[in-house]
Amino acid sequence: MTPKGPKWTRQPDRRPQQIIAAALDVFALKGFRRATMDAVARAAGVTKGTIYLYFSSKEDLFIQTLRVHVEQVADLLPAFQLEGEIPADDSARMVTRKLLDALMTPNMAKAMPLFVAEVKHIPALRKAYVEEWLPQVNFRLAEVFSRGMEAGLIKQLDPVITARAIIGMFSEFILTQQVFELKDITPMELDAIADTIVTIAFHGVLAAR
Amino acid sequence: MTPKGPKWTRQPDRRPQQIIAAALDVFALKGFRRATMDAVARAAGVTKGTIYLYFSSKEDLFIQTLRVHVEQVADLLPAFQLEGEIPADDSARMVTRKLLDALMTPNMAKAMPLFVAEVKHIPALRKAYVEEWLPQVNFRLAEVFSRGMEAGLIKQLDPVITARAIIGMFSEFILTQQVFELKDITPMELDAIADTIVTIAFHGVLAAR
Amino acid sequence: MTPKGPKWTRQPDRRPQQIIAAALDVFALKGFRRATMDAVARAAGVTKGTIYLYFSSKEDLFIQTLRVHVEQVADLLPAFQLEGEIPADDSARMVTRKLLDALMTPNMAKAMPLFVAEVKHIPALRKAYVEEWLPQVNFRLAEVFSRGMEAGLIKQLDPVITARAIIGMFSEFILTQQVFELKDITPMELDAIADTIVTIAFHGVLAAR
Amino acid sequence: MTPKGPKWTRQPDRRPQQIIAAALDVFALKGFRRATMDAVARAAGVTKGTIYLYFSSKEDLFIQTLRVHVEQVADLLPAFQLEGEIPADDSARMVTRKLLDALMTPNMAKAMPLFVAEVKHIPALRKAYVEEWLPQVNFRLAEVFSRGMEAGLIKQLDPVITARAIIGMFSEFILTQQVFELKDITPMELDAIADTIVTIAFHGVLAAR
DNA sequence: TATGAATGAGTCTTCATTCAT
DNA sequence: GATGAATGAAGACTCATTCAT
Repeated sequence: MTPKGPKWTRQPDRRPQQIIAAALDVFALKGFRRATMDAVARAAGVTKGTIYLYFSSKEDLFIQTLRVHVEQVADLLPAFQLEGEIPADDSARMVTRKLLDALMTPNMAKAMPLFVAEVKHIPALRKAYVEEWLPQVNFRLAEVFSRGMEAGLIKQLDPVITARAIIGMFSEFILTQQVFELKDITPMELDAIADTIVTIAFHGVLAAR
Repeated sequence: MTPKGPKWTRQPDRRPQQIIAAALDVFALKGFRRATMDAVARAAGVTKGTIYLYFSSKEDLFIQTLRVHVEQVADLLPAFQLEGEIPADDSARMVTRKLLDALMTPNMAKAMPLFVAEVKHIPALRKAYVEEWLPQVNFRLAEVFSRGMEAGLIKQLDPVITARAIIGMFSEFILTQQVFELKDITPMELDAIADTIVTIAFHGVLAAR
Repeated sequence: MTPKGPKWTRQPDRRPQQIIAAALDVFALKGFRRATMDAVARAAGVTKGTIYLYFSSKEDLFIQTLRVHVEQVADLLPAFQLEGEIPADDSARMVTRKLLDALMTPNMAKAMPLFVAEVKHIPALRKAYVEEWLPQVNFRLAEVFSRGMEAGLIKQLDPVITARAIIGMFSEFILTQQVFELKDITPMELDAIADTIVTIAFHGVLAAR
Repeated sequence: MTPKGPKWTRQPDRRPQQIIAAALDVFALKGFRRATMDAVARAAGVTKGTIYLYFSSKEDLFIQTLRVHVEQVADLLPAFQLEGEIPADDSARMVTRKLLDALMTPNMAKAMPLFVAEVKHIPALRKAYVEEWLPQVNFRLAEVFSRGMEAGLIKQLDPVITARAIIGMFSEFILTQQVFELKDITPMELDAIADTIVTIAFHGVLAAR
């Protein structure tokens, strides 16, 4: 009954994105090694051979898949004006909340454990981490703290270590709530998480004397 | 002292530990899926068939391997007297430093990414996390904070979220320094890490007014 | 002279030769099965689809490729006047030398092992050998010997076997020097080969009594 | 009804020969690239995996298969006392006839075209040819001629070229009669071939004046 | 006529698991 | 209990061929 259309259509421009989107889902669901190219192809609505027109190997597809989605997050960061002054509590809360919105997404929950799982086994991933991720996130935040220390606004600490400790608080919530799927077991409001992170980061847990 | 010893000796009691120790190394080096039973057998000094006398499958071996090593960490915690009072800065620094010593070990660096990588794909791992790790570590620390809040020593925050944020700082350093092998790229003294974590956790990054 | 020329031009007449010339190179370099239609297309400066406009399949292309180049050799033979009398030693040496020039060429070195390799698997090749090569070369040469025997110039032997034995001497040098690429390991002057072949063929290796 | 025996039996000693024998048949029937490991396994009565217990790859299996069968022939040569004097016609005929018996066998007909077809593409084959085959056959025979020349029994010619020309006569009959399957089209008695080869090799085709 | 994106069957190779010894 | 030969089910990747453009 379907009017006879072509069996397939050429879409050389869309194919890569289409395949990468499907790949993230399949890789996230199964993990890199468990995922099959057949499953990715099926999810992308193409055949296995088509994937190899655009990616040279399963590993290449994996790396590019993570790159695209990690870069989507990296592209967000400038919007948070990390270059500016240390903000006041209230505005820091808002920024943190927006950051959590951006980070605690399904795609991030998919990409992050894949990254952790494979970074030791796929050299290109570690290279990307060291050469791109680390400077863009950790070092950039450390720079903010550095300037704050010079201005006397921030305690004298190692800025890179400090930045990483702060990042650690974010990472933990992504990992546990999203990846380990604790959302149902320890439900948490994003507002409460943001509030806690900012309070600790700025003032620590100790009650004011 | 017999000139011709047997090729192998029966060691039914020691075999499981022997295999598990080898398994951690091989799994850590290769990841769960990449690791082969042959490689584990070779590392354990037995043959493939022998493993199946003690473990019903590769997954079973993996779960038991992680269980043993994760429990080794969990067993450490009581020694840190988390049940007690909120310690003063100096003694907190010492405890934190000792905790880092215990956590930033090769075995932890081996077990942690394996856990993160496979928790989504091996239900028994998530079960172990939710039923053992979460109560023993996150909830226990939350309990400490809870008591501190009641005593007016700690700010009024969600104790579970607070505990997890603090844990996040530890995790991040294990992941990055050990797993991502940043030790050479961003070398950090454990003392400096401990100092930073305690300072932030207790007082935050803001300079005293 | 138009500034924007078309990407391709219609050349239906030249295409087959163009493709066949490229095909010989690629098939020779890789062998029939290892050679890909993509590689042939690239070498011919067209695309894969175009080949199928002129050849119905890879096997068809292969058969036609060998046919053309084998015929090029067959076409040479009449020039050597095999129909004539048994020549004297000196003129036989010259003819043999010219024959070697014609046979120990790159194209012959390309076609011959392809033929040997695939004759068992591609019926059309064996058919071509039996129906064309054998009559044109082996039987024709046998005929020369036959006449020589009748004239009492040649020893009484089976003419077909005799012809094939002589052909075998030529083949061996093509195979070893060209195909097995022994040119550097056992370098041989074509003159010396011609001399040896003629001497053996006419007089044998035994020293005159 | 069959009394329940084991599904399979261990035969680690016989397996390699068993597989190699099957491999020669399958490779000869199909050619290296067309032959599948599945077909070899089936022919050997084992499963694919078993082949890989004994051979590291298809290419390795191929090389070892040719090596074994080629060596079977090489091992025959010493029996022909090539080291001795140049024999008289009659005894040369007998030796040649025996050599043809040894060379024009099914296994030789299987191995030879495989060798010719793949020597360009599998470096190990060319290495074996240059380092083993060439010295054992061509150079050894050249040595016989060399001594004959010194003794004045053989014409002054290049001994290596001479040896190769003689070998060429043998090869041609193996290739054409066996590989191209001309046995039915140009049937030849082995005695007649031996007679012709010896006559030409010793005395040439020209009738005695 | 020419293109080259897309197909999909085919193959080598790996490896967890079984089982004869 | 221990071995390791053998199994057999996958799975990554290739490539001749087709067909939408």
